[in-house]
Amino acid sequence: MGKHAISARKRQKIYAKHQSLNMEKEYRALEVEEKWLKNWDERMYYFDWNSKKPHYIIDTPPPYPTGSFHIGHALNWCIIDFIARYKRMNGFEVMFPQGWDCHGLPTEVKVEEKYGIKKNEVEREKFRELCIRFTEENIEKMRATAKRLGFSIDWSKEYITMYPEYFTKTQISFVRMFRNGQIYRGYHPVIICPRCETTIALAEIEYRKGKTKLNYIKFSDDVVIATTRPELIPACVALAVNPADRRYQHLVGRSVRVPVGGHEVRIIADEAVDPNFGTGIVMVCTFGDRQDVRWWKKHNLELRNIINRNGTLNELAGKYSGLKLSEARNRILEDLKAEGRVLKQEEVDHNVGVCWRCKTPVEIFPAEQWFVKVDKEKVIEMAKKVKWVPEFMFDRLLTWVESMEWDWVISRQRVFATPIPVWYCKKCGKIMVAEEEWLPVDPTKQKPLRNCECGSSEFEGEKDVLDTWMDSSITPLAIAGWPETKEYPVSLRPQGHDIIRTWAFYTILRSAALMNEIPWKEIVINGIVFGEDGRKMSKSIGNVISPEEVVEQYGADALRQWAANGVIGEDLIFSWREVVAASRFQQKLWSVARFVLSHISGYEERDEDVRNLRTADRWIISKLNRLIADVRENMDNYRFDEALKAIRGFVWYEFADNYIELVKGRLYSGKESNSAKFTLKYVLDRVLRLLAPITPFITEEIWSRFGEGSIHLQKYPEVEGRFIDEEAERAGEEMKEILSAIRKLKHDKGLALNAPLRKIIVFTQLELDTMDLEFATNSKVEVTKNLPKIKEEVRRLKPKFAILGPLFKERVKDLLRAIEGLSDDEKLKLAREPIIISIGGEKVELKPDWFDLEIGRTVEGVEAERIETPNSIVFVLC
RNA sequence: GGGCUCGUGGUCUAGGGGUUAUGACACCGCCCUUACACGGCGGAGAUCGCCGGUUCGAAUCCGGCCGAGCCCA
Repeated sequence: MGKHAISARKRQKIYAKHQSLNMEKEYRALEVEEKWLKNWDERMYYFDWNSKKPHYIIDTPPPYPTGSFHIGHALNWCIIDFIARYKRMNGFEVMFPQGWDCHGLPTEVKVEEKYGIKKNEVEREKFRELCIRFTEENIEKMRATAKRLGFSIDWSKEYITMYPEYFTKTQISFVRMFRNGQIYRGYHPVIICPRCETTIALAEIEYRKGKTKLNYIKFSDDVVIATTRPELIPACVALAVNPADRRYQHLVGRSVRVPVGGHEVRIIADEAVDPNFGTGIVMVCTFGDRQDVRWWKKHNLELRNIINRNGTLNELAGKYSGLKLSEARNRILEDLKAEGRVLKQEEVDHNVGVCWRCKTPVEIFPAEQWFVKVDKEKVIEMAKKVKWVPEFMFDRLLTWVESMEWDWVISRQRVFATPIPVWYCKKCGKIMVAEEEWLPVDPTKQKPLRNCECGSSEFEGEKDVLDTWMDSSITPLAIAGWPETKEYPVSLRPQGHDIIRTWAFYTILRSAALMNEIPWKEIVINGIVFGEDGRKMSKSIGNVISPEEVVEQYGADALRQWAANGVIGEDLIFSWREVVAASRFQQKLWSVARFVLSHISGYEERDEDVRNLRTADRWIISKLNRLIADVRENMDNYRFDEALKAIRGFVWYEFADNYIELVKGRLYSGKESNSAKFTLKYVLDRVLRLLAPITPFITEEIWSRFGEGSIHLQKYPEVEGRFIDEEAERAGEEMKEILSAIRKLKHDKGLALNAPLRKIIVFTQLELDTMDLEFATNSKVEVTKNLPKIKEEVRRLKPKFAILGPLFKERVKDLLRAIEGLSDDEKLKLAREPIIISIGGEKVELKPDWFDLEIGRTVEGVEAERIETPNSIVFVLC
């Protein structure tokens, strides 16, 4: 190192000083944000189990790693980050983990596309590896976006569900729930997607509106049914009519031959049959829809399953065996037509359930599956103990749980998922569930560590895997360290309302089953984000906005302010103009800081400054303390919109527009300037800390120029009661009103705002600060508790002939003469109230609004304007 | 068809028994006044979806209707 070189530290110091003295005029959000992203030590957000501070643990949603962290995520994470930062500044040890919910069909499909393979064409292990690699790349991309947005995530607590550390927990949860009898294997109709060839849960079905043909089919001369699914006639196990339907009462109990199947079925009565649909006779088959399943159970009907998992028909369908459902539909209709059994076909609207992933219509298929028992009462009881924000979101869960008919199917015929830790004995067929110590395990690759009770060591490993929700429904447990739980329930679950019936529901269910406890004390639900056109964002509509494109133009703080703008629980429309307004506020804040810092450089706080505070100082500090109370209340209630609005309003319209204008005189002149400097510093300090959770970058940047350490390690401002001063508030408010009235007057008179006026006399009982008012108005100001002597005269009294004419007709001339003869005092009286005069001996009442009146005032012998403000009368001598 | 939510200036939005009904953007004047023209000052703009009811008083509560959205069948 040469002798002219200076140390990096010293250079930084010089640079820092230079910066604080020379803040650029324009706030460059992008540069500042990039800088802090580089300089921040993310360890300041690490959660420490051993910390003595009260813990605040957030069960954050693990996104599905699609590769893009979209704007909906951004909204959700902004809200989480506001809460996390706010809690941290309030003395909590906050855990803000980041998880990734990796398993599932979408990735399998993507990987198949990417490599041009089918999952069954390669070894399971190989395919799984491709999925893992693909997922890791996607996670990396999403992490980058999350970091860019400035979230205070504790990356040391990241969890990835596809890794053994996590899915071991999923498997343990399976084993425990099995041992408790909360998981069972059973033969039951489940929903399958014939294309994906897997079971899917009710929550994975989407509904599509469409048209289909309702076919009237004659079973016998007096029995005609109507069905939209003629291909399922071979699966018919009964016919049903409504018991109240007079037309068919005689049929109940009879049997009838099914046309294409040839078998006989009974005719039953059930209230659920709609007599007005079709013929009023409905075919019950196993299974066309969920109503069929209900009837099948209720009436104990036979099972005739005619389809295979891949959507083709089996031997039970006789000559239609091997055909796809759609082919079978045509063939069966042809055959029925040939027999003259199709009496009528009409077009009807219907909703068809489709696979949420590939949009193939789903089918119902009875099979051996794994189920989680749904204890509805227990879930509801637990959910009631959780605090829901907003409250009405609880109703959504309640109605969903109450309407549930089936247990939760958790087995999936897929590859990329947590293996079900189970084997079947090849000899006796008994189920062998893994011991906890054996986990993690993949039963397709490993054998159980002991023999079957029957002595056999030959096993068939379970090929089915677990529903992804089995992974993600234990996130609060996983972050709490389960099975060695450190603390439970956790503090908060923040999530969107679109997944109340899935993620929230499953989590409560599993927490009840595994811990007999609620998962979190509180759940905060955010809305979903719509495009600028008010419609859901979708690639096909083309209204998608990515967080990246917003950040590239306006920075993360601006996007975060947009997110803060939403009311919690309500859907939010993305809006560029909100983002622009947010970035303007940042510029304003920057300018304010620039002003404040330039005036307080070198200023050292002293006790006497507080004692010497003047009216305007005490006013703004009192208002600020009220703001702090208000913001705290809103932050506590997750009303970030109200909090931010209040801060912005204060900074812009109270502090900048009025307070700063009022004290410029003191600052420029140096007279009484320390009280103003104390106040500027006090206010800026509090404002920055109030804003820090919402806009972490700009607040850190300004803080770094006058505070110690990171702003994110500071305390959230607290109300200082000693500074709440109603008297000063009234007086300060009045000064603001007077200032504003003077501005308006100058504006109306076409004067420049800094034009001097001869004198301003303020008649008020309040203690106003003449010094500040004089500078701000650039005029001599006198404040008096006694009404000044005013001379008033009516300068103009112009009759409105449009009114007087019709009233007085030919006597108008006499009237005018009488008016001219009025004394000055009489004219003044007329300006305020009706007066009575006499015209030709007749008494006439004159009303003020019959005239255009102009009153001139002179105070101290000079022309004066009179302005009323809320608590004063202001006379302006021009 | 069911549950929930929403309908407030041109646009978006806060409020949820008594307010001159909030704010933002857009708009119209005037102003480059030494923090800020991404600014300042001033202005115009809303019978709070429609119809009933409760009340001294309703944008706010209740009922009905119309419209929109989300979730579900």
